[in-house]
Amino acid sequence: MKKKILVVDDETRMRILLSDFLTAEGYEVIEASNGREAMNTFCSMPGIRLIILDVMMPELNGWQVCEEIRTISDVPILFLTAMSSENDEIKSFICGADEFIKKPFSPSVLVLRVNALIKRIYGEEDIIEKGMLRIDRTCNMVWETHDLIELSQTEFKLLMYLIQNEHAVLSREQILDNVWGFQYDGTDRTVDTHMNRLRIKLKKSNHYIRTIRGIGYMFEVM
Amino acid sequence: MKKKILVVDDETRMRILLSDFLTAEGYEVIEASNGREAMNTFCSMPGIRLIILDVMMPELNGWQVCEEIRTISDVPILFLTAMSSENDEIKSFICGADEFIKKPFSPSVLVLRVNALIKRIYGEEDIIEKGMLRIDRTCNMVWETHDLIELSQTEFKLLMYLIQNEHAVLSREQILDNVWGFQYDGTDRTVDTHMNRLRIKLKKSNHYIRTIRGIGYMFEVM
DNA sequence: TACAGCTGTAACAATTCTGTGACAAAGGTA
DNA sequence: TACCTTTGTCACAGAATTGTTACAGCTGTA
Repeated sequence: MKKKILVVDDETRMRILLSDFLTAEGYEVIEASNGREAMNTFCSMPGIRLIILDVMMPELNGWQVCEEIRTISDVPILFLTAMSSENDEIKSFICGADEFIKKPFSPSVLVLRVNALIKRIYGEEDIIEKGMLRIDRTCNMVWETHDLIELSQTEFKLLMYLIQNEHAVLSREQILDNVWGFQYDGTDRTVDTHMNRLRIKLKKSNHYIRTIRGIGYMFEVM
Repeated sequence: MKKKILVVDDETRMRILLSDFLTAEGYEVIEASNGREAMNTFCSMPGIRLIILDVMMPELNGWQVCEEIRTISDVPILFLTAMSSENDEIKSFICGADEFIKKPFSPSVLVLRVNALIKRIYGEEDIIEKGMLRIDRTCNMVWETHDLIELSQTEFKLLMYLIQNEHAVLSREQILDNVWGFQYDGTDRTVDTHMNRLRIKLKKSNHYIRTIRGIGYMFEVM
């Protein structure tokens, strides 16, 4: 699924410019022409990954919108401003901005910084591909070469932990701590049972999960 | 009804390329190989929603066509040009262009920009089609392959929210906030009940609404 | 008033998930 | 081989989640 970016600017031309470049880069752009509209859109549309916010706007200005957003969300915010005083920059960071770009700016540089920011904040991609497996972290779904595999929450978390530690041998204790949590105090044979269930569901790719006798398990695509 | 796009270029290869990509995207493409033909076609065929115009053409060039079109219509115009000087870009905007793409370009990027331009100019569709569902937002009516489905207000709003967030997993809390409003403070099981009512009414298409156990619901046409 | 449709809630049913124990199978060693 | 350790597999009971239904309150209308 495309990552959504909310662009907030009262100038139509600026919204169009940003929208074009970001859309071409593969983002889904949602536009708002003022602070009030931005707040409404942000609250009603889930999954917005980044807000690009003009400082100078009528009614609510950028800083005010930023403060209001910060009361409900930690979504990354990138400020766009025509002014360039150092105070403004400091003010932006104080009220919770993650980036700050001065107008005029080069659109391609802005795209680069947007990409970098999103990668920095969200880290991994939403879609992970390993061998014949495709995993969508946003909706807990896994496909094995086009076939949807339905995993329970525990199985999904277990698979994610294995994949994130590919090539590493993981003890049952490590797995329990990270998938079940430190407070868990059951048998470590529970891990074996779930590993078995996972292997059954990963029909063709179950050999990715290897047993390391005497130690634990390891995920490896070969 | 499909949206008509007039593609004007003297190179046959280019017309075919554009026509293929835009047709695949669901547009109806009308071709013209020079400025004069473009003017004639535009005047004789009503309902053209966008013109893609090559700048370098024999007889009437793109800018001249654009100026002539602008005397009779505000239809959005997208320029395509092999040249890349900043002056040309400025000249294009002055004579009334809405977009400007330099050759060579990626056809899929062009399609994205065409979609964005049309959406921006004409706004959202009143009629939404998803799989076997047809939804008219102006009168809150829904059809499932010719059969009218009578939904209550809540059910309609719920369906719209699901469709507007297709492919996204929505938690019960998100759904309550957006369909019922933030001030609502009942059980989140209300969502389940309404989801059930919706599924009963969407007889043949109720599998579009998927339960994501432990998380919430997701709308997806497959 | 009577009535019909819509809504939210609670209760119960159905389904799915989870951890555990028991036993089978496999691996390793003397 | 015999023996012990480790892992795989399965069944089951209880927990958690979701589906479904009934019902009471509410609204607007005839």
